[in-house]
Formats: sequence, structure tokens, C-alpha cells
Amino acid sequence: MTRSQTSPPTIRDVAARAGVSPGTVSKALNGNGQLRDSTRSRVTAAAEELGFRPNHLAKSLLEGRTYTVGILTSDSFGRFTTPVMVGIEDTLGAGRMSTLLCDGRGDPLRERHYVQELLNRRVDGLVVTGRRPDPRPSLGRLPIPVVYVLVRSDDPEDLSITYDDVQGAELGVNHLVANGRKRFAYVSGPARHWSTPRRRDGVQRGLTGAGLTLDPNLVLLGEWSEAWGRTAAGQLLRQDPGLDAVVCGSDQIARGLVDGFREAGVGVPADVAVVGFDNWDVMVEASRPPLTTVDPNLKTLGRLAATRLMDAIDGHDLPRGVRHEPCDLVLRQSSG
Amino acid sequence: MTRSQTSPPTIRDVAARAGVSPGTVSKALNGNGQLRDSTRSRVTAAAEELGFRPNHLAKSLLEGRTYTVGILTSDSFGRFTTPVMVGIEDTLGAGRMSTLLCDGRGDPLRERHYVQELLNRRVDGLVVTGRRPDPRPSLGRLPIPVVYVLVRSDDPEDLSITYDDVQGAELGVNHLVANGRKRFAYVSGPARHWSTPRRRDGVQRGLTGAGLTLDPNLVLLGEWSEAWGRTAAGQLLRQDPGLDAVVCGSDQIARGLVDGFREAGVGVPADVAVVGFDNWDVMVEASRPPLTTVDPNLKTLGRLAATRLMDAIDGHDLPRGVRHEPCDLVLRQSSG
DNA sequence: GTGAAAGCGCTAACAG
DNA sequence: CTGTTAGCGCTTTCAC
Repeated sequence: MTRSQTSPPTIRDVAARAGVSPGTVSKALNGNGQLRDSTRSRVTAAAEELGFRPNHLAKSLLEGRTYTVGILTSDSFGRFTTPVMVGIEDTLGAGRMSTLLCDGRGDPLRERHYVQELLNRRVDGLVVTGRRPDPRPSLGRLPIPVVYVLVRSDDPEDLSITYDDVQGAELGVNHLVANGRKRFAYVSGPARHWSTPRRRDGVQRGLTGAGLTLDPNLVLLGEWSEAWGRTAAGQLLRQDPGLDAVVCGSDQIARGLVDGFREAGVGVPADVAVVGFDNWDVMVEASRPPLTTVDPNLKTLGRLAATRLMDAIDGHDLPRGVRHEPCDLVLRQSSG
Repeated sequence: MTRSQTSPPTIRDVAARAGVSPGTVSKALNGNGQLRDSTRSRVTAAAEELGFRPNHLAKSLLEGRTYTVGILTSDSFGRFTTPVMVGIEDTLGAGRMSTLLCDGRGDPLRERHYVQELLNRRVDGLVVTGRRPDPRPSLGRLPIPVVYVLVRSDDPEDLSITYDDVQGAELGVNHLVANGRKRFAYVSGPARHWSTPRRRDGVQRGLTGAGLTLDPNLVLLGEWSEAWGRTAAGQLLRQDPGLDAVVCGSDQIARGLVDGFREAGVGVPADVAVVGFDNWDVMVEASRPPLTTVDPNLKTLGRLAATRLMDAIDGHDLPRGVRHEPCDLVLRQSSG
């Protein structure tokens, strides 16, 4: 049976049209070996005319690698995973790598299935990501390098790249202290979330360093929402009308807090300075005043993870353990 | 040379271990042909023990299809593309399809490059998406089926699946009219954006149907931001303190507007009813009161696009032209 | 029932 | 300089 017109032209079609052998076409198109210039251009022309696209599958099969990495996210690209993925795509794309995307939806079964599928497809490496820095079950030993980013694996043998909650919160405190603030509150999300106690630790550390203390009555834990921030504003004012600084566990909380304060006649930053966490553009800019906040540099995390993974694919050893990348402080009007 | 221990076991390794031929292993593992039960189980056991993973590349090469579709996004998975992608992943994943993700970043050169790469990789089909329903240049005739979703292609020969701006806005108006509202304003984003005039048309159509009119002085165009919504609130009150309903071009605008009204002592929905657009959880829920809004059903769009693409991959013809899927109205407190 | 052989599209090694 | 050959891992006839 003759080749169907609908299937893409192969290297043999090009060879036939250029009047050479397949091997020669390969050399011509990949710039390998010694070819007469005229031959080379004849081949290029033929390839061009036929709209030849080299079959990546065949190459991969031969080479034993696919120039593809899998991304396994446990969170259907939410607000936090998205910047991470952009960072990953960023550096992977630069290295002619493609990314196979899998959304595990936090379901272990689904995840296992995807991992198998990615292995079947012979991806060169795997990035695992998820919504929060909380530990997640390791995928275990796999025949390809794996990097966890944003989420951390519960196996210290794995490499996890995440941000530093403690340092981030401390950054906020240091800034407020430098501005002369003395009486601090910490308003954050659910206690069970990894970040909540750690950011508190950061606040604590910053205050201790400045010879100040954190009144346990001024530590308020609730949810990651604006509504909670507004509620907390009232509670804080009742608890201690003299407080002059609040470190928040998220920008949503911070924005709610700022709204609550303003509506209670408390000036931000005149009376109370407020620092958020996340640097989430929508919250931070719409807030009145705009929020000073801690930026966990998620995109950088993604870039870093991808870079490490590429190194590992190139044969370098993957470091082990959890890497805590530093956060940055972004100054806006809420902190005075 | 003997096989390196690091490279994954092949079907021949399994064959050797089970004491059969590669062909038999293939049949056993894929349930094809007639095999003795004992042979089949011997093979399965051997495969299991060796941790054999069938090489998907080899299959694809043979079968001429990869069970992979490309997603080309012009917008680094932003707020609007994300739900679309979830929808795509949703239906593709169900059909054992994988997705190769490419972020064109709106750069035509980058896009061309990615399209070539995807063709080289022999994806079975391609989904093109982008931030807004505005028309974008077609990728032209490709050897594989292509579906545009959310964005629309400027070539009517392509299939584009997007939502219905006009119908969506009209939905909002009808609801407000049914609640007895009579004097309407329309506050939206930049006039150059596709949706802005079309949603206005929808407002117009709804009002005309109810024997009402849209005062051109109560059409305010600005940006897609809360700040603009707050500004617009002031302008509207100055323009016509008697207005009792506002349809907004986005939830951000609507939320800003609601804040502006409240702070000006205007009750929502008591004095003025407000309807947003997007059904963006964060905005809609944090707003006081929570926003009634138009939901463009982006996830459904993604699912639809993926379904159409799968059909086309299965040999069915792809419809042409722009499909406008209906929006839904989500009722909350801002509309009375 | 099972094995041997051919071939998917490509590259690399070796002839000529 | 260019052509031929073998083979990446798998499936699929076709013999036996």
C-alpha cells in the first residue's frame, strides 16, 4: 500500500525528493558529518517543500530521552501553583524542554496513575507541586529525578524547594520595628496549616531580636479570608487598643484587617501598621492603603526547581532535603 | 555490550525472564491473541518483578498517534485561562490523553516555535487559549485539528468556543428588571476590549425588551479594577442620584462600586442593585454584600473544547466558526 | 499457542 | 562525500 497523503512526510520522502539517501538527509538537516554544500541545500529545499517535520518520537526512542519533563500538581493550578508553573515553564522552555502536565487533584490514586503514565512516556524528570508548603507523601524512589517545589516531600531523601516562612515573617517584623512599632499582633489562618505556626515563629524571632515580646492575646488564628481579617480587626481593638503593628498571614487577611480598622476609625498606617503575606497583586493593590507585604517569590521557586531538575537530568547529583529560599519584603503604604 | 542496569527493562527483558518471545509478552500484556493462561500469568509476573513499564514512545511511533494534545496559551495561565485549562485537563485526562503545555506569552514568534515543536512531537490535536474572547490571529491550516477556546480565531474556518457576552449581560438586566429596577447604568472596562461594547449591547437588548432605555450618560468605561469601580460610583451618583441598578463589566469593578456606594451612604441593594461579571470567587465572596454576577462558565468551555477536539481526533469533522456558549447568572445579595 | 520477522522514523557506524 | 546497515522498543502478520 502506498503512503497515505495525510500522514506527515518522513525522512525517506525527503531523501527521495532530493535524490539522496535517508542517512544523508539526517546529516544535512542536523548539520552532522561532511556534506557538499550543494547537497545540503538540495536536502533543505526538499524538506522545506514537503513541509518535513522531524519526528521527535523516533529521535527520543533512539536517544533514550524525550526532552520532556512531567509536572504533577496536587492543586488544579491555583493561585499559588500558577506562578510556580510559570517559573518552571520559563526555564524549561529556554532549554528546549517540553512539559507534560498532570493534575492529581490531591487524589493519591490519581497521582499514582499519572506517575506511571509519565514513566511510560519516559519523561526525563518530574516536578511535583502543590498549593502549600505543607509536607506531602513522597512519591518514593523513581528511576528519574524528582524535585518537589512549594510543597515539601515528607522524605528527607527528596529535594524540596520552598520558601522560608520564618524568615519571611521576620522580615516584616524587622521593617515595622525599624519604623518604631512596639506593640505587635499576629493574625493568621488555621493553626493546622504548616505556615501558620512558622510565621508566628518568625514574628517571635524578630521581636525577640529587638527586645520586644509577642503578647499571646494578640495572636489570632482563623481562616485565610478577608472576612476573618475584618473580624480580627474588631477583636484586636477590643483586646488592646494600644497596639501599633500587625503582621498578617496572608494578603487577604491583611486587606480585611485594614478595612476593619478604617471603618472603626483606626488609621493605617497612622495608628497601626499592617504587613501582609503573598504579594498577591489583586489584594495588595486594591487595598486602601495598598499593602506592604512579604513576597514568597514563587516564580523564582519554580525557576530554581526547573534548573535543579535540568542539572539532574544532565547527570549531576540532586541535592537532598528541604531548601528554604528567602522571601522579600515589598514596601507599600500600609506600613508607614 | 550488555544492557545497562539504569535503563528501564524492555519487553525483551520480560520475555527472557518469562522464557517466552517478545511477541508473546506483547500479546499477554495487552490481552491480544490466544494465550495459555499459565503463559499469560508467567509473563505478568515477570513484568511485575522487573518493574516493566511499556515504552509509550515505541507504541506511538508504531500506531502513528501519541495520545497527547498540545495546549498553547497566549497568557501565562492567568485568572481566566486557568479554569479553562482545568476543564480541558478534566475531559482529556478521562480519555487517557496527556497534555503538553506551551506558554506563548502572546509572542507570535514564540508561538510559531511552539507550534512547530508540538507538530514535531506529533500531538494528536491542539487547543489554543488566551486571556480574553478578543479575536487573535489564526494559526492557519495545520495537519492536526485545532480548537480555540475563550479566545476566538480571526479565521471563520477555525472552530472557536467562547462565551456569549451579550447574552450574559442581558441575563443580568433581566434579573434586575424582574426585581423592579428601572434606571440602569453600565460600568465597564476599556472600550477597545471585545467584551466591553458587547456587554453593553446585552444591557441595551435587555432594557429594550423591557421597554426601558440606557442613558448614554450612565455608561462609564474605565479599567478592569476595583479602583475604577470606586471612582465610577462617585461619578454615577453625581450624574444621576436616582439610578437604581448597575450592570458591571467585571466583579472587580462591581466590588469597587459597591464599596464606593456604601461609603457614600448608598445602600446596596436597598438603593441600587449591582450585578458583576466573571463569578470570581475571591471578589464575589469578599464583597459586602456578596455579588450577584454573571458566570461565563469557563470550565465548561474548556471541557467542551476538549470534547470537540477528541471527536475530531477520532475522525469526526470539526465544526467551523465561533460557538457562543451561554453564561449563567449566580444570585447573591447585591441584587436585592 | 507461540516464535520469527518486518517495520514505525530516525541516527550512528561503517563502507565505499 | 554519500549510501548501506543496524537498531531504539514495540506490535503485528504469518508460519509452525
